[in-house]
Amino acid sequence: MPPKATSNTAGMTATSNDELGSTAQRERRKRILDATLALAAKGGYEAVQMRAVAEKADVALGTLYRYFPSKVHLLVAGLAREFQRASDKLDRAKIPGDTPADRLLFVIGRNTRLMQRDPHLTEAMVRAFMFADTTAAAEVELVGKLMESMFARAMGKDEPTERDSVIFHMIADVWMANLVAWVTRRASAADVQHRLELSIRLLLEGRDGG
Amino acid sequence: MPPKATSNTAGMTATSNDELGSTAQRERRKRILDATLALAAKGGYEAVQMRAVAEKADVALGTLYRYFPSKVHLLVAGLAREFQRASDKLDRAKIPGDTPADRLLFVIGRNTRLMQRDPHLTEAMVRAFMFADTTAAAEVELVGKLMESMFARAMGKDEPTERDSVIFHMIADVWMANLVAWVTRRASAADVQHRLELSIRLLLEGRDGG
DNA sequence: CAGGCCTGTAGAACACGTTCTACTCTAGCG
DNA sequence: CGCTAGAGTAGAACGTGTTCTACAGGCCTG
Repeated sequence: MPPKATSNTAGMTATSNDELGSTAQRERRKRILDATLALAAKGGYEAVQMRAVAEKADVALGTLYRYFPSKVHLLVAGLAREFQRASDKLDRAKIPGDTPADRLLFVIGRNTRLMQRDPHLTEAMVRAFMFADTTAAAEVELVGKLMESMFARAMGKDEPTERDSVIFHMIADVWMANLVAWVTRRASAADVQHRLELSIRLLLEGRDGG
Repeated sequence: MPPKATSNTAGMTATSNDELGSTAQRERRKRILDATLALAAKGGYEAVQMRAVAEKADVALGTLYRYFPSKVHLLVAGLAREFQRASDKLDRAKIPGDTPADRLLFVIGRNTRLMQRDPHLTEAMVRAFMFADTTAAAEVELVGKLMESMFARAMGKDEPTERDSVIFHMIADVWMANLVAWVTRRASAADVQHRLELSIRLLLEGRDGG
């Protein structure tokens, strides 16, 4: 029974995403995620070994499992944190582009390039995301929500319609699928870029970009 | 070093897809895949245990690994066989629908419903497909090719252009992503249906279906 | 026919995710 | 202050994917 994640409708203080538990607990959680991402960045999914994470985060294995009930939860939570950071950074920057589609393309392109700079980390997080089972559905859903709100902000739609949501969802699907293909070397960075551009233009503007 | 799979350029006899090895070997391979899918249908991804597959297929564990180097290879090969069958069946039926998009929607919708009738099997195959790493890239690619050719046939495009291919790829991505969401209960069957319809119309016709 | 190679078998062994056990520490409460 | 519940720790134990070892049968070739 995970703590239902965010309900950030009213603008509370919102120091960060999760303000549960004592200071020591928040720090432990942070150390765990830091250790996870560090290991992932170095060796990808298989290098994120629970014993190694526990040791690096300086917690016992049992504690690690108290915080994150599985390796997949751990990595998806890491992905969520990374998206949260990217999203926060986005709020402080102006997004270039003449049309909503251009701006969305800019945001997705930038994040894609960012992720491609850290192939192992991306591999670990994306594969965990796709492999997640029902027990991690809430965490996966959270990541989806983060993507959607990032897209909405990029396009200047403060409150997307139902239809907008569906389209955002599809764009997120295409994005993730392309990252998976890139991570498994079935698609080059150029392929990814090309497909993202085409699909965003078709989905948002109903016309071809080139 | 797997046997490089297909190179079906010239139209040889082509009894089936893989004509490698002796009769006994082909039968062993079939027994293994049958056992895999049977176990998957009963209990999903986690029920496909290598020892159980070996026992059910009446081969030694080492033999199982000689045929399929990992659980993921095994399940993705199973998915490929299922798609191959669906594709073959498609060849013998006439596809209803007035427009190419309608026909594609029909084909994808039918296959989706077929897969949804066997939730455990679908869960096992789809999760393996998404989790596959670089070592299984060839098998994943094969599944992609099968989907693409199924789409092309549905739309009556005997030789799709480069652009067609990219769009097919995107549709396949959206399809698979929706199956993943359905499998993890993040999306209902109706959600899946709705999203597939909308995305296909937007991608193929550049307009909204409703 | 003998030798060697390939495939298959049986089963031990190993690696890593996950769970369990026994203990310690600490915060809060009587 | 002493006690208890909960959180953390160390480490054993377990399950399953994967690998390894030792052996048997069959087939080709000399």
